[in-house]
Amino acid sequence: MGRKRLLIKRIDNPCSRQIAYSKRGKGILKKATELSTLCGADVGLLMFSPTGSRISFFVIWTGMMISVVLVRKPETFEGGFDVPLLETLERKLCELNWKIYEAQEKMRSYSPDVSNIYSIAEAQHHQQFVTKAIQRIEKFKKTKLLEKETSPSL
Amino acid sequence: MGRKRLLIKRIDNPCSRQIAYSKRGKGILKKATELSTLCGADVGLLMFSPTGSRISFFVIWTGMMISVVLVRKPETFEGGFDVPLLETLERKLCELNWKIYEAQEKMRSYSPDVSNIYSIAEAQHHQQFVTKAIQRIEKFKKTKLLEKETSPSL
DNA sequence: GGTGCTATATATAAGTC
DNA sequence: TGACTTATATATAGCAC
Repeated sequence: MGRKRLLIKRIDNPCSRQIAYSKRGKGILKKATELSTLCGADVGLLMFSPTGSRISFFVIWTGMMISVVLVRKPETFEGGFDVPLLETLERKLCELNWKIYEAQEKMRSYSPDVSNIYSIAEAQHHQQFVTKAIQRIEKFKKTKLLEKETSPSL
Repeated sequence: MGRKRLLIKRIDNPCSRQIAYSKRGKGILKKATELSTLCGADVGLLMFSPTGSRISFFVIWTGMMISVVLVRKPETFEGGFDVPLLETLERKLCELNWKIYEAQEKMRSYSPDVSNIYSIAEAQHHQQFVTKAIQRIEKFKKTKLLEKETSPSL
């Protein structure tokens, strides 16, 4: 999508590669957010920069996933909510997530050293967290679906 | 990016919403894969369908971080064998990914802690296979494009 | 649910500052 | 790095199967 057609293979020039990462990363982040908003889908996105020299770690957790991963209070959802309340909550959390993201962007310019936090070991930790989050979400959705089936008005 | 400009807010019509999810989901998956290939970045992507039923999520872990797991219904890709080679390759790829997913599901029932399922070594093995398959497909696509360009009738 | 088409909206490569 | 520009490549909305 640029002046020239780009073949999908590793970009040799490190400089160009970093630029491409920066641009495309933002693009994907935007699209993930759009998907979430448009379709009400839970979307999680992790991107680790190839250099690892900067923070390079974006997270966008939307819908219930924010609750699970960012807010880190999955217990809250296990009791079940009425749908309107849940949706309101989700919207609020979405807005909150953007503010967190914006704050992270600001922090980035002030402390370049934070990059070391996100090592591969950290990634594994996050992966475990994600896996568990998936289980909780699936469980919750199943519960919600059962409620819908048994309710005559829905 | 379509016939009409779409405002970024929840799509009211459930049918249109599902279609948008399907189309955009694929788009993001593609872009995430491209980012990983182009920049050598580790990318993780989770998408939960708004309906919460069936397919409901794709996971793509790339690079050295985790692995690539595509979750799809294999039935979707069943069809005649008179399709072009490209589609055949892609279908095979999807079937394989489904098998990986099923294997993981089986393991899940034996292991109480799901996080143990994804050993890095195992993940890398799958990731290499899928990456190579994708490369083959990309190469084939390129060849097909070149054929089109050099052929005056197309 | 999926495919394919076409017109159009978006994303982005390359360049410049 | 980031911001902006421009030309071009891609993604996708709406439609028909």
